[in-house]
Amino acid sequence: MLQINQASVAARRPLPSLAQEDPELGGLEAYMSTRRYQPRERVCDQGDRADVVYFVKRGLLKAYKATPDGRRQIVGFLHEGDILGLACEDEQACSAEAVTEAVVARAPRARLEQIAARSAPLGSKLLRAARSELARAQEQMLLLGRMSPLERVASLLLRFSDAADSRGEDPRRLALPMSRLDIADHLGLTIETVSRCFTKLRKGRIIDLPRASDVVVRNLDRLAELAAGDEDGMARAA
Amino acid sequence: MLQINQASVAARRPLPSLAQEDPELGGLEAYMSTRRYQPRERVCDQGDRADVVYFVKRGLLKAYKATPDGRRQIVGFLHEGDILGLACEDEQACSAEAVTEAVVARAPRARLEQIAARSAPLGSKLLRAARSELARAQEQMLLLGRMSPLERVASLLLRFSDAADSRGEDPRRLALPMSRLDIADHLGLTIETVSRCFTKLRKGRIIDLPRASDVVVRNLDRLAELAAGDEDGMARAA
DNA sequence: CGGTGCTTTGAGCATACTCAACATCAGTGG
DNA sequence: CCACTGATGTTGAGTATGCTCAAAGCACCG
Repeated sequence: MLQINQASVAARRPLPSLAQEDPELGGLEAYMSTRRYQPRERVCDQGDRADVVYFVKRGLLKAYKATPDGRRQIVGFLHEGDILGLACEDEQACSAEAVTEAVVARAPRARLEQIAARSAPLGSKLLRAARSELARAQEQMLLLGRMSPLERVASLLLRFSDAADSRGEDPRRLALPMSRLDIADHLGLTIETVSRCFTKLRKGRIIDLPRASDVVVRNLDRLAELAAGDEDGMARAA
Repeated sequence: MLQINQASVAARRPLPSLAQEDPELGGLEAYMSTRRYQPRERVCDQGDRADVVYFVKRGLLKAYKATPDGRRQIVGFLHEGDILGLACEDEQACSAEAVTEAVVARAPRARLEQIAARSAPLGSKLLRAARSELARAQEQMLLLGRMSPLERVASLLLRFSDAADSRGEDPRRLALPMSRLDIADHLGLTIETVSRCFTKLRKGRIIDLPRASDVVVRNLDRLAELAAGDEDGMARAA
C-alpha cells in the first residue's frame, strides 16, 4: 500500500517537457540514437572526448566527478528531460551512470552545434537547459559550503518533493532510488551522517521511512523550515 | 618592487576576449550601457527582476547567494570577459558586487534573447559562457563537498595562477584583491581556517606572503600536488 | 602618531568523521 | 517456503578536524 513504484507512476505520467518540445530540436532527431541503460551502467566517463550530448528520456542518472584517490562528488541527479554533457568544451567534465533503468538519447555534438547555429529554438533550448543547470549548481554550492547536515538532507527531500509535484505526483511520497552513499556523495557528507539525519527527521515526526528508499513526508512545512535553516524546527516538531 | 598593481597590469594587457569577440554580439552594442562600479558597490541583488545581463569589461566582481540568517556563499569571482546573470530565468539567482573598481556593460535581456534568436554567433557565445561557468561550478562542488581546507586554498591559488597565466601575466605573482572573508565564503570555510592555511603554505615554503593580498608562489608544482589531494606534499615541502 | 579594520594566532570545544557492531533487506538455493 | 548470504543501512563510541571566542599583530588612513 505504501510502496512507491516509480515505473508505474512514470507510465501514467503525461509526456515529459523534452518530448513536448521536440519540434525545437530542429531536425536533430534524424541524427539521434536512443539506448537503454541498466542500473549502475556507465553512460559516459570523465575525460572522454565530449562528442555527444545526452538527453534523458526516462529514469534517473547521476553525474559525478571523482578524484584520483577515490573521493567522489555527485554534481547532480538527472531526471527526464534533463540534458547531460553541457558543461564540457572538449572533454566530458563528469562521469555519469544510471541509477534506475534509464532511456537516454544521444546526439552528436557537431551536429548539435551545427543545427543550433541555424535553428534558434534549439539554441535557446540548450541555453535554457544550461541556465537552469547552472542555477541548480549554485544552489548546491550554497548547500555544500554553508549548510548543516540536517539542512542538506531536508533540502534534498524538498527538491525531490518539488520535482514530484511538478510532475503531477504526490509531493509527500518520495522514491529515493539512489543509495545512501550516492546521497552522501551528493551532499558532501558520510553515509552515517546521512542516515542519522533521516533518523532525526523520522523521530521528529517530519517523515516516515517505510523502507530506506521510500520517504513519506508527514510535515512538509516543517521540512521546508529545516531546509531554510530553521534548526529549531526540530525541537518544535518533537 | 614586489607590489602587484592590478590596474596598471590591466592597462598593459591585450584586449580581453570579450572585446575581441564583440562582432559576435550581432548589433547588441546599440542597446548596451556601460557603468563603473566602486569596490563593495552592489551590481545586482538576488531576487531582482532579471531583465539585464552583465558583461564584465574590467575589474573583479563576486557573485554570491545569501541566506536569511546571514550565511553567504560566493559562487564565483568574475573576471574580465565573464558574463553575469546567466543562471536565472526570471529572478536573479545571485547578488553581485564589485571587489575592485570594475567596468560592467549591461544588456537588456529581452534584446539579448531577441538577437540571440536571430544571430547564431551571439547564441553560441552565450551558450559557451554558460557552459564554462557550469564546468567551473561543478569543480567548485567537488571542492566544497570533498576537499580539505588546505586543498581548497591551494586550488584557489592555482586557479588564480592559471588565470594570470592565460592573461599573459606571471603565474607566480598573484593579486588577491578580495578579503579573507570573501575567500572563506567562497571556499566554505571560516576566515581563521583560511588564514591558517595560508600560514601553513608559507611555513612550508610553498608561497610567500609579502602582504595579505599578495601571494608569490615559490613552488607551483607542490601547490598543484596539494590542490590535487596530495596532502603529504606538505611534509616533503617542509 | 593613534585609531580602525583586517588578519593572524591561540585555546577550547562542538560537530561530523572513523571505526566497529548490529540490523535489515534482497536475492539464491536448498 | 525458509534459511543462508552478501549488500546496504542504522546505531553507537571515540576522535580529529574545523569552528568559536578571544587577544594580539599589522597595515592603511587620517
